[in-house]
Amino acid sequence: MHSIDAVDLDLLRALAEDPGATTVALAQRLGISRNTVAARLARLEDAGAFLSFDRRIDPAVLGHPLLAFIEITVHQRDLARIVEHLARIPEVVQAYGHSGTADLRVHVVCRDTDHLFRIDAAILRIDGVERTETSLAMGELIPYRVQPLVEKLRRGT
Amino acid sequence: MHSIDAVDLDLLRALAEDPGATTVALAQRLGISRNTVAARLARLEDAGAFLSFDRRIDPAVLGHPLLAFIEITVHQRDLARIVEHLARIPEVVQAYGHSGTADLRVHVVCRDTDHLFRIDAAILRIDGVERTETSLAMGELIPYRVQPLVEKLRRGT
DNA sequence: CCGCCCGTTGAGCACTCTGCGCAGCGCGGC
DNA sequence: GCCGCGCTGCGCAGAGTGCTCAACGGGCGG
Repeated sequence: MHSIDAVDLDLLRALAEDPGATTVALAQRLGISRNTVAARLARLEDAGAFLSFDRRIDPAVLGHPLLAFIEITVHQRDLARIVEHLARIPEVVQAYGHSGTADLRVHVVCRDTDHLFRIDAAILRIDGVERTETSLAMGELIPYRVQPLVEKLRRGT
Repeated sequence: MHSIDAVDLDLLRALAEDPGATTVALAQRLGISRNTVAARLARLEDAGAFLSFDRRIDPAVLGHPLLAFIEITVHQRDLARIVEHLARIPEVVQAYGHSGTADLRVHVVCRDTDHLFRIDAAILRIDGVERTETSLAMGELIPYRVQPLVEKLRRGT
């Protein structure tokens, strides 16, 4: 098992700055050979370091600018079936199992509050769902980022 | 202002299937000219359709497999300063303003529960933070996805 | 201490892809 | 009917890719 080293971290950092960068560009930026860059990239790739491209697609551009978090309380034993039903709702972009009072936390994107209301209703219609608690995200105060973490690891390595 | 059309949606779909695909590959897959692909891609790009590359980096590979949601209640007027402080914690990967009882929802990645505990403590130390409520994500039941939404729009267009 | 293994390196090769400009064409708006 | 725009195919020079190769160096076990 190979673990992430300083070179990998530098690579991730460079990639974050310019996701479209070519192998050669990355190589000369980091001062290493392009063969090495390709090798590292491949290694990261099949270590599963890169998540789906979907994560980079902005739902706002798709006409769904609103994000809501819905906590769902369910009959525990029906969990699998319920998740299956949730997966059929296109506006459900993500779902987590959840410690605490609720059992499920669902991330939902929508056109407007009315749309959200209808999605919530759809979720409530799923058999086994007991109650939902919706909260609206009012602006992404810190946009998703991993770089500070990368920097920290980089310094620590 | 151009809005997203069927070609763009197909492009996003193809891209999701193979994020590394070349312009030519995408072109022949969609049966359009490579010039068009390049043009569309550029247009999507500066329409802001693509979010930061960070979103594709798996924190788990960075040694932070745990994800937690922390709801924070704050003195409203101190919000900006508090967010600034939160931004200095590398493990804070994202933060939303929040409707409902809490004012802030923070997404945090960590090595283990002990690590989480220390991060929570750090947040509580920030001046103006009144209380926090942490819940742990127990598995990503539906991994982040936009494709179903893309498909839906595609059919509707 | 020696030899082996592994990752890195630079070089070289054929091939593909890119970025660009260009002219033609179909379609909707005026 | 005319204009403008976006799509298209073409072609070019230049850059990048995937691959292989031999050489080098550090780390490790024998």
